[in-house]
Amino acid sequence: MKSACANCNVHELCTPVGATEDLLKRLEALVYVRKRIKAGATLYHNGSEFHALYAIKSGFIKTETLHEDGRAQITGFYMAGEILGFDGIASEAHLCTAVALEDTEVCVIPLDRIENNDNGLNELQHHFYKLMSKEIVRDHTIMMLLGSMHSEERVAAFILNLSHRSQLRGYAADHLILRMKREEIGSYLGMKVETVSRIFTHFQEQGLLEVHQKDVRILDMSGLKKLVNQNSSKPDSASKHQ
Amino acid sequence: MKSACANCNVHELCTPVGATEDLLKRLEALVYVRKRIKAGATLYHNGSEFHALYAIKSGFIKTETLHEDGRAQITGFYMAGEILGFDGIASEAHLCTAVALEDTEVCVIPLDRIENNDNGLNELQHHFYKLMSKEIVRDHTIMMLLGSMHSEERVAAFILNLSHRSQLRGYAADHLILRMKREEIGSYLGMKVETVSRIFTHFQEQGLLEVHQKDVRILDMSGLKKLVNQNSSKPDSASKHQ
DNA sequence: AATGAAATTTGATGCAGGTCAAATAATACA
DNA sequence: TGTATTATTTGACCTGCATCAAATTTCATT
Repeated sequence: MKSACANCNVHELCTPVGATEDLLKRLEALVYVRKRIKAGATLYHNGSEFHALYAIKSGFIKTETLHEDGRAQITGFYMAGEILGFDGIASEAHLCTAVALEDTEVCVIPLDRIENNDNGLNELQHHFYKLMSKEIVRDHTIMMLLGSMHSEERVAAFILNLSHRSQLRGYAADHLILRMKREEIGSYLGMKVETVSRIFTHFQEQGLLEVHQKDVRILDMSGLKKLVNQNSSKPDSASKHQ
Repeated sequence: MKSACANCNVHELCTPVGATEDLLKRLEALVYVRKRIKAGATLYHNGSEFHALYAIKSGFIKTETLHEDGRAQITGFYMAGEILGFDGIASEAHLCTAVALEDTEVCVIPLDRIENNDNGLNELQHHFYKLMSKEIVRDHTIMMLLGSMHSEERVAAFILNLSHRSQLRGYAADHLILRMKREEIGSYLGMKVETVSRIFTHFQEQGLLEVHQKDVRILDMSGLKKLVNQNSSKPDSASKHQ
């Protein structure tokens, strides 16, 4: 109950721009419910009623959308310090399923309380606009990735993204523990497991990564970055013929 | 100046859930600036400072993100009645470029005025949360499309989506005027112009569409829908082996 | 530690869709 | 009204990644 947002690691929520002592105190009053999700369990289901947003205190969650015919697409991976559930606001029902990939603890954020600004949480509202905007930007990045990059570039971008995010959380930038399996990486990046696997192998041969199952060490950060930015263009892409 | 939101066709903005006469009046007080963008001109640029959201009164706009190396990805097409610009909130700068594909008129919506709820626009705030959420959902749909559908399915889904949206605006569901060129469709759907062209031809041969340049008539709606939902699965996709 | 199931890797092969090239519209402009 | 420019279509060919299959490795359960 006494959660003290002030020293919580959930950056996106509890370390907003100019989070004053005061703001954090009022925030605590709103966000006091926690929830634990065991590895493999779901936080919310596709179609289930929207109640709240969730800030991950610890753990790791994937969200996936289902297509009528059974096809699934992973739309996001969320790590400690990130907030998920925004997709549910529009229709008051979640349009994807959130599954914990390891034991996870979340803070429950009832959106209506944030919106109901009798409580002087005006700044917080703007903060939530920003969070949603950020999610939109992230999705556009994935669209770019899926729409106009080769598999190797996608995987490189994926690794760099995870590295960046865990660095933000105070972890080493060059060491990752992948919480998802190869198949899930594939779903997220729009390619088959076999391709993901081959690319990891290839990156190892090139000395870009050192991979031991889920343990990945980045040996050549700039090499990976070069891979992502080099235009060996794929589909469309108004790649200016300089 | 006197725009009368009450009889404006911008559904997303001016016909919110329980838009009372009163609410609309207050809305008008906030949204009074209009802007005209000539075909081919840009509404905002990648990197330009974020000032406002834009509701399209008439016309058509594409948004595209740029990758360092020059590759571009179209992230959205917006028609009359839709709102764009949400991507700019997070970093206070737009992360994509919005280009009018025909002469377009937009209403300028300064977000800070919406947020500043001294003006009793509380309901409106929730409405904006919903709009952003909807954009997120839409992006997830595109991710699904890019990540796990074949080209023909993508094009079919694209046509159906346009049809649906123009129907919402009171136009016939089976007749479309494409405002974008084939290459732009390709960019959006992650495929090359040639492929888009071939698919249009193929759909015509199958009697699904009748295409005369930008004029598209849908001859077999259910045929198109079947195409989208039939799982001839592509990459990943936990397509249950029943 | 042994057994079975799930995940990952590796190899061989095929095809959807990309690439290159050239023909044909459509559109813009003088 | 003709000419240049840009967009679209069509064909021939090739490649990146999917598919299929089978070997390994890892993980869970007893």
